[in-house]
Amino acid sequence: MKIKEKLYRTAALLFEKKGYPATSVRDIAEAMQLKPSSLYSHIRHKEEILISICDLVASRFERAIEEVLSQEVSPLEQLKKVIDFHVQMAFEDPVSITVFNNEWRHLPSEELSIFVQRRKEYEAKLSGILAALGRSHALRPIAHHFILQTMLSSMLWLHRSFPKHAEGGLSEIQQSMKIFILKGILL
Amino acid sequence: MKIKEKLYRTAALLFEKKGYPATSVRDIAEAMQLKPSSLYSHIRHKEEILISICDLVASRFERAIEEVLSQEVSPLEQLKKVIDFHVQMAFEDPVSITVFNNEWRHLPSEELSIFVQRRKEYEAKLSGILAALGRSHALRPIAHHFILQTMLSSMLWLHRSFPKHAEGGLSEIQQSMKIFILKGILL
DNA sequence: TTTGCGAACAAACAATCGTTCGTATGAGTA
DNA sequence: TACTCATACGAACGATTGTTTGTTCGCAAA
Repeated sequence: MKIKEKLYRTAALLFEKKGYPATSVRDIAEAMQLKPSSLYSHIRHKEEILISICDLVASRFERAIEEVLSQEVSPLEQLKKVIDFHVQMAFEDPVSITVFNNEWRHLPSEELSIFVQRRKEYEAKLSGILAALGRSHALRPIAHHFILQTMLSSMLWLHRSFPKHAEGGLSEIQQSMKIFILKGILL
Repeated sequence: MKIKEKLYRTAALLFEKKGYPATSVRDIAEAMQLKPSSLYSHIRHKEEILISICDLVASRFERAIEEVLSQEVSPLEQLKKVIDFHVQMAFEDPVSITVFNNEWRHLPSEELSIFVQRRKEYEAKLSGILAALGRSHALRPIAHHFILQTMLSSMLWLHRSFPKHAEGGLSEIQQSMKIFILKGILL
């Protein structure tokens, strides 16, 4: 049970550095001090590794937003919780998040379409929060889609260079991010 | 002279869709209705294509910020011009920008270090504008580096889905982006 | 001790990779 | 007409790709 997780973590590190297509099965094997053929005692295809990584990260995001939506607080509080969670994810597991964000297009076509669908649904739920905020006339008159994408995008740099600027700790970054985004979109 | 540009444009389209390592020379040749060996009448290596694309985009950004810095206007006005330019680039040539942003790490090591250096210098100049803004006490008390990265990152989604939301035209997006970023970072 | 099984291995597979070589074509110039 | 030169091509190269096969090792249960 332990070795499979080590395999995923090792592979994720390589995927992060060189990208999925440029990372060979032999690279992964070498990093684990194994011979290439030995990997196939634990996995069926190379693609399986990428699928697992993406699926795991996607599930975490889905669980998080589901929990936020289940809480009966104001849309503004919901949005704050979502931002906190995104920052926290980039803080706790930057490697997986990077792979998730950069390599998803290399999923095999069947899993790719499922993945795109799941992402759409996630964005739809986030969009629902923004819509509720808009109904209370708290939003600037900018297209919802613009706000959604810009908000998500503005947090995407974190996982690339987090450790360097985490001196202040997670909560400080969460605070800064909330200020930046909320001042940007709220009236 | 025309065919080389067509080659770069065709290759960039493939690099955008499948990524540089997953795009074979045979893919590029087929897309140009040529045989693989024929490409080598126009290029020396596959890497040369990526280098040219990245170099071209980098030069455009460098030229733009150089022009902004040469104008004697307030730091705030300079920052506005920079934002406008970034949006404009994503609007005019989303394909090249995507390749530039996603595939630079696959440059051969020598060109890679040059490229990283150029990017550092670009960010340093941008950071200079922010510092000037800070000296006039116009910035929120958030780390400059945080502001810089978040600002750049927030514009990075544009080139991925621009045409769909450009109904309002370039200037409307520029306007929205300026509002979002400036409200987010200014006091 | 015997049996069973997951884990690791060496060797090899067809397929695809980037690239080279020698050659053919065809348009423009002297 | 003869020559040049950029362009395109077929064929092939060694290297690397993901994966399969048959086998061996060591440990745990019976």
